[in-house]
Amino acid sequence: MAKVKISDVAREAGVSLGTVSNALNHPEKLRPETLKLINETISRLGYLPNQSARQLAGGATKSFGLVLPRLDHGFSLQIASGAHNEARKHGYDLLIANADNDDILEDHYLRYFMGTQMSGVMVQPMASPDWHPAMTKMPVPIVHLDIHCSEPGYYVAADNEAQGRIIAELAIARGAHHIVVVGRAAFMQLTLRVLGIHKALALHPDIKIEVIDAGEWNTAADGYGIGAQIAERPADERPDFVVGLTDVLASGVVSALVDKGISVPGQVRVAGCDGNPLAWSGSVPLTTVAPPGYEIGRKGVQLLMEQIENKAPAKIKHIRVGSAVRTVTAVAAEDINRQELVRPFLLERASTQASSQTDATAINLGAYL
Amino acid sequence: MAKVKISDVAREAGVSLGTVSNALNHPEKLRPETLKLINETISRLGYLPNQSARQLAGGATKSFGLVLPRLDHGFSLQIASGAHNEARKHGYDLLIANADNDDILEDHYLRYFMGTQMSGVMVQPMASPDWHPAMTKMPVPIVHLDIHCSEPGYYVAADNEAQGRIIAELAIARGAHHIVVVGRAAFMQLTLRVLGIHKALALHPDIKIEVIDAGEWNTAADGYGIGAQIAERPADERPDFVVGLTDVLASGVVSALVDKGISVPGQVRVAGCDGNPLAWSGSVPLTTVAPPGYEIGRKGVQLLMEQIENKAPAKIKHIRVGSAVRTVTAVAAEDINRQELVRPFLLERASTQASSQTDATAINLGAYL
DNA sequence: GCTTGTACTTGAAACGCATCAAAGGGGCCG
DNA sequence: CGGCCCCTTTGATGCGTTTCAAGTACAAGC
Repeated sequence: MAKVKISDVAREAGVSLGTVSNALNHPEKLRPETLKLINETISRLGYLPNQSARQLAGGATKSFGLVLPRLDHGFSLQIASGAHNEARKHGYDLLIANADNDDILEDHYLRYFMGTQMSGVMVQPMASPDWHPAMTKMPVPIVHLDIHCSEPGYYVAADNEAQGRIIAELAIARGAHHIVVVGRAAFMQLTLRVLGIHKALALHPDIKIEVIDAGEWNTAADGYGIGAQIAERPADERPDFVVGLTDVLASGVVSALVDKGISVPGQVRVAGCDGNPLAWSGSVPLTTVAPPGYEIGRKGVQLLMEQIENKAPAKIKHIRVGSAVRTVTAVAAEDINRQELVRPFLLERASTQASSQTDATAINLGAYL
Repeated sequence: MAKVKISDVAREAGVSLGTVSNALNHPEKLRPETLKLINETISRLGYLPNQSARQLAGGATKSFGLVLPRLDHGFSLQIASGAHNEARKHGYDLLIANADNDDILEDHYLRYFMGTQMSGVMVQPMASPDWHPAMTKMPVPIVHLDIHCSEPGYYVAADNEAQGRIIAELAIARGAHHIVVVGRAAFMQLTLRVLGIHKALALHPDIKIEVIDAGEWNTAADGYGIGAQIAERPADERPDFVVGLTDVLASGVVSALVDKGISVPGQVRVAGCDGNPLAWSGSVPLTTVAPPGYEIGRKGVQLLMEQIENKAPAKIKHIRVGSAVRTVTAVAAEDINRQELVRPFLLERASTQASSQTDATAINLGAYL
């Protein structure tokens, strides 16, 4: 099992070491018959180039690293899918690491990728990346996804404030008088959603708004608890519109309301954020504001490419992409899955319309349902 | 943006190059104050070890590569999840590459990982790995997942033949008289399922069996087409049990039957294979035979570890794990998702009972539903 | 004061490859 | 036949580490 190296191939083929190297990296420089001879020797000997050595000798390879917080979240997968396709389009490899919701691990993989002579690295960070000052003076281009970071950093993110605004406007359009926002704004993203809601409602002082903390983890159970509490209120104190800061929360709320005999959306409308089809387990159709993960992954790679090709800081350092309003049923959720995950280009086509370097817009994907 | 290297740290800290290296790799060899000094210098300078160089100089690093055909398939994610947890348990990193259903890309990433001085590589191959003879004499341990390969190779796979047997026995237990198997046996896995069905039914010559090809890609649409055809048959030529070789096919069949006014499971029972919750879009509860992806990923890493630690071919080279029979509804599918993907240890606990070095068993996860 | 031992530290060698200046070979022209 | 140029091949050099034999400093024991 002794590894065969380039010098073995050279000796065996009766050429020099540099020629074999050329056969691998600059085949056009070789005479066809030499190339053929070398290639045959390579496959006869089962030679595999040592990537570490070639990276060491030759500088960065054409590959990107992507650190995700989890793999089982549809949104992260959309990011991965978009990043993958865009990377391949430019001839780059994409390697993915699963940080498993663990700060330490996230940092670990990030450093790993940095040190592997990757051409660029992307993260969908769990916390704000500002905690680590070294991040900003990294030796390789790095782009943050789905999160806003301080000035020197690059990011591609959905405009969470706009999401809040969109959902508030939705509530207004549906004639809401009393809105309850459910969830703990544990992350920046959620805080911004709340902010967006407040800003949009500032113009409508007649609409009553309440924000209810849902417990540390924003679980479906937390949502259920609050839903139950809402259900038990006298009818005139009950909201007519509930916003879950995440779809998981919203789904909990819906379950509770339905269980307590309150009609959704008859008596109370419920909307969520995330566009997370897996959260919708009931048969009640629900509305969600969905950030375009595929597009975020794609733009992330584009940002990387720009830095690489121009050898200079890109002109555009921050990209905010719009979100889509969707009405989702349990059945339609499957369709979304197929369209976004199995055939992501469908989403791509739709959401590029909503992409913008400056601000977010809402588009309607209703045609898909 | 000039990268700071180990010699810079050494110079800056006033120690030698080897000492800095020791600080990184064998901290116990250093005097505490030296270690502290070096660590401070490292973070002051923002030094990041060059992974390529350390791999080159030091041999394999503690990391595994995993090549998956797609990321958006729940089963692959279960594999990734199981592999990740097991790898971390041993202190190894796991890097994932998405082959995007592309042979060439699969091969590409495989070679990439091989050449990166990974400690081991796993693949969930699209085709039988026998096509590439070089595979068998690879310089690093390699384990195939979810597929059987010829003698010299290592693999962990669900026993697909057993899956067929299980589903046939299910049909028998439900009193089936006429079974239709839907799908093109394009892959080894599917072929084995059909084989298992036939073997189980060999003991029941009174049961009529039909195998219907579903078109090249085994899509839901293919399933729908066949379902429609079945629906239009006169009642006495209609099967009372349909097996989809994949869940996607089965779901297509169900849609067609329901659309044509045939009751499922009243007039026709339908079962699938894969345990793929995303395929179940309807509200009709359906039965599927589910291979334990999480367990497969886990065992794959264990097989790798065994080869690494013993520095010799592992005693056990093939592991077949059992599958579970589940009854799935659209709502329950969500629960499965949560349990298997978000909290995979639940599945782990359940399926280890079914794991065996020798043959497959069926276990019932009904308690989860 | 000398020896022996212990606890750290040093720096040269090697890891496998890409690069590139230089050498080699062959054809063409004068 | 000599000179020139172009196409192809060569091999020494260095990439940033780890490793390890050799070195240093210091303490304890005699």
